[in-house]
Amino acid sequence: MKAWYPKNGRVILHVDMNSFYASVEIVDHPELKGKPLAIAGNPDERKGIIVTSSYEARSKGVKTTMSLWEAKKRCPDLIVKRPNFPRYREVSSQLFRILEDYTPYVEPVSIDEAFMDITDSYDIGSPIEIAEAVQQHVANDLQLPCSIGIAPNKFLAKMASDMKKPNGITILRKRDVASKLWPLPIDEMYGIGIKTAEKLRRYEINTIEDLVETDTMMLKSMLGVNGEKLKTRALGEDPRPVDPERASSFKSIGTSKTFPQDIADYDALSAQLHQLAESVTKRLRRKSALGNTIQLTIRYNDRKTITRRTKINQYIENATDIYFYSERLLEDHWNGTPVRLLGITVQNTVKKDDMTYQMNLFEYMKGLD
DNA sequence: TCTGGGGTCCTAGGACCC
DNA sequence: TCTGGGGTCCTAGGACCC
Repeated sequence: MKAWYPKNGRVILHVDMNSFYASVEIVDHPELKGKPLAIAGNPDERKGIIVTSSYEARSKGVKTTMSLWEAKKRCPDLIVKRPNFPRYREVSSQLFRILEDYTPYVEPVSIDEAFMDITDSYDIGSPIEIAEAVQQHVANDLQLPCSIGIAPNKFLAKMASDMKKPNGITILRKRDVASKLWPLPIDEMYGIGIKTAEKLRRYEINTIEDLVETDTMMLKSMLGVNGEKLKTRALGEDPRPVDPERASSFKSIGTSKTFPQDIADYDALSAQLHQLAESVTKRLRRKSALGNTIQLTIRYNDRKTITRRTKINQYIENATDIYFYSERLLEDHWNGTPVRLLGITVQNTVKKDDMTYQMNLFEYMKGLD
């Protein structure tokens, strides 16, 4: 055993691409380099929001989720591009293939980040050497920057990769948590969003250190079991394994659309539902999956959002069936006021290959009908 | 004339069964 | 006159993340 090898611990890397979509666009269009660039989801300036932006744009106050018109107000020379998801997915799979050169235990978390368990990769090098090699490899092959966190578990690795951007490598050992993690404001902790941060601040819990010092029972009464989990993580504990299978075992597939103008006419809504059903079917087919629960999402013009779902006694994938069940939900639950967004999600999905184990042939054929 | 789209996980209540 | 407790399934919605 080498000197650096932890006696009874794991070594986890979290690899996080820096402003991924914007970085890919700059590789594909080098003339954009050094310019304030933003990727915005919706071409409609009124409803579009910033998905990602280059560091030049960020320095002028452009932030993710900011509306497009506000971003342009802050940065008038902002260059805005629509996202090119097929291209990003392609680069993403190239990235994951690179990571698999270093360990088979690669768990993609999203299109641009992954965990790697390199506990058993010690023959390649020390953790820091592996992280440097990965970063170099990604830079050479893809011309893209990434930040990497090195830690004994997923939570600490994730927090670590956030500490130095772009192109950072950060080691976060358990013995470093008091000095490196605890001083951070509570809302920078992974797993704490706006709502939980607000709740905690009402009790004068403002930093991760404050969280650690709060009585566990008290946290449980405020946040339920999540309170205990957050405290455990803040103390530097997270037993979750790196699971390479996780990403491929999806549980739902959905599509939604925010309309340029709110729709208050039933037939127009129904027509939109047809399109959504077609689009969900396409995506189910691409993944050769079926599902037995249909969920309809309706967002009204005051942004109030309701979801209604129905479980059916067979697995379906085709647009006619999906439309049938979602239209019924619309008919039963739409309150008649203008609609801002409609969405259809197929849940409880299974792969077609797995289906044959779970159903007899008759049921299977019925499901494909 | 603010706030997209794609997901995951968790909770809570009611129905139902034993 | 009164009414336990555990377990599972289903639905709705909240919170969070990228």
